Amino acid sequence: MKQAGGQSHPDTDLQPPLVLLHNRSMDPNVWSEGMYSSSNICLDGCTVEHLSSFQPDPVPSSDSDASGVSLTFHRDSENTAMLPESYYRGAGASLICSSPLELNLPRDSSTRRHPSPASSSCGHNDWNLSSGHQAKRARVENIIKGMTCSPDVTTNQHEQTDGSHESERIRELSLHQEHMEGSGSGSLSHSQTTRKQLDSEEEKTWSNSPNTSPRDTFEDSHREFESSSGRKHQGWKKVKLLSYFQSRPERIKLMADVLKYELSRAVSRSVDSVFKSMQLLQASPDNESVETEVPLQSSGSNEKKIRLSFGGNAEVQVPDVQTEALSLVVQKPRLERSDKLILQPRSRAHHRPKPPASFSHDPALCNDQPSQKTDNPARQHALRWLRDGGSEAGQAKFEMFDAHWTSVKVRSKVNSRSARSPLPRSASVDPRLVESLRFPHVKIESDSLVKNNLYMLNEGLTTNHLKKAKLMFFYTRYPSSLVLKMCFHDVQFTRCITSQLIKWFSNFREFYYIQIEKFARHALAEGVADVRGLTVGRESELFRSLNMHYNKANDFQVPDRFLEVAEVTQREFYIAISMGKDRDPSWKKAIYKVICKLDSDMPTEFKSHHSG
DNA sequence: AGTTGGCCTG
DNA sequence: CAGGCCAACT
Repeated sequence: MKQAGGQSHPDTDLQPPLVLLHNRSMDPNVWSEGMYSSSNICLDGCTVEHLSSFQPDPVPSSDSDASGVSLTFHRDSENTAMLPESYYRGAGASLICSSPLELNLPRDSSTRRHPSPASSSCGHNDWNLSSGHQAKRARVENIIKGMTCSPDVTTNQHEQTDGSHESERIRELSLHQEHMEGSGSGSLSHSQTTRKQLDSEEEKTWSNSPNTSPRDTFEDSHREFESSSGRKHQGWKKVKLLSYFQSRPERIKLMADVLKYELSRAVSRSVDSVFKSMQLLQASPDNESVETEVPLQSSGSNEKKIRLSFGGNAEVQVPDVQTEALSLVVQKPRLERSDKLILQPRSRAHHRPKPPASFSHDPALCNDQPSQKTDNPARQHALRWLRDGGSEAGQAKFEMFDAHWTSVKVRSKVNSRSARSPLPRSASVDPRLVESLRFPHVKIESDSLVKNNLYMLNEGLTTNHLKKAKLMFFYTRYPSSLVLKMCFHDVQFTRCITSQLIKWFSNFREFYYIQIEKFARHALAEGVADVRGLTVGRESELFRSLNMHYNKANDFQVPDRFLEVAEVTQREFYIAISMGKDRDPSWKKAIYKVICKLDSDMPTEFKSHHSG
């Protein structure tokens, strides 16, 4: 028997939450469903026999004397048992109940409680860190910001509300947390410097004759490769390589096929992008042919442009995109140079016409990864070959490949790519391909090899995405798909990616609940008789355990709100276990219903699009 | 049929 | 953390 199942949010089958709040300064006969900005909240007139928990929420100090606490009660017929007063008191709300019998609380003044500092310090205070935390905060922000690559996408933090879940509705009722001060503008000095370097390199490398034959340019490429990278990789001797290719034409063909395909795909993407730009620009509908310069990222800091002719006279500059795919063929292990260039594509965005939004949503059009910036003779050859017209037959052939490519189910696994280049871009080269090039005696079927390479396309989430997801867990245990898409805007969302992110949070929850259940049982075993003894502070063992899992580097200031949620969770488990509810196979479901309501809004830092 | 949450397992 | 499986839901 399962604990719980179903697609719905854990609270979807819950009755509408009962939110009855009263501001004592107001007419006691006036009740409202919603929030009041009062630090003294009376609970009166509500049928508390259905109450199982409450949610104290801080109220942003939009006005100076608003220091209220909101209470969210929900009905839960399974939890009609009397809960200890301390359970409610412990979370720090001011609570006066006029139904002492139902709530099992005395009605005298002793039941009046005042908000605890902890409960009123969550949310908007989370980011107001002391100066001692600024360094940590900066590092965490770097983690978050470093994963963004779409500077032109604007995000409204309120877009996340889908209204489909009750918890969402409750969050809407809650006053918005005051978020961190406006995001700082990133420094452009690095990007400017990088741009200068690139511009100079660009001039240098774009000087090859356009009339060179593919074969010649291919060998030229090898010479360039040798001159640029051979310093550290003498093992790949040019003579040996060339003689190898000359002796094994079928391998040349194989390599050429790979190159052609990748080029076809890359150019196809560029063309699509340009056409999208043209559609947006619509500057002049005449049919004059224009040349569009498509800068191609290649050869380390080098950059080249492909001139494409289109109808119309708009000139569109397309962000660096395509040629990284060529690095599939020969990946140079020398990566240190590229480290300086990791931020380059995004940096250059500051100096270029802003691409259409469609660009920025395409992960393939975002920043490069180091290995894709290496000097690659095959790539350079291919670029020249393509620039010079290429092979139409090959184009047709690889259009076929492209069709196949798009049908390939993209595997999405956590990729350990650079933190600053989180975007999945291209397949990794099949080691067998490299080996086949280096050791020609190894026979490999070219078709299967190429096909296999297609399947190795590894568009997915990076370890930094995982880190970010874990930090997000401090705010929301049950993120909606919309929130995920907003917070991982640099990821091209597919069903697979979405499922993976959902799976991550499922795993996070699993660990979370297991840990808390363990500590709750431990407290029971140790004879803790009162839930008041179950607090979760930053020094508590439970928090250390959770923090170690979600914030291993301990460089993120965990919001107080998370501690409160953990405390509530632990008390829910404690109470449920102490009441023997764990005999019911689905006893945790009721707890999940409670906890899913305690999600907070995601800070804007997790959703913002930083380009610095 | 597709999606999602939870449980179990490796 | 991911895969498999199942249940619950649309």
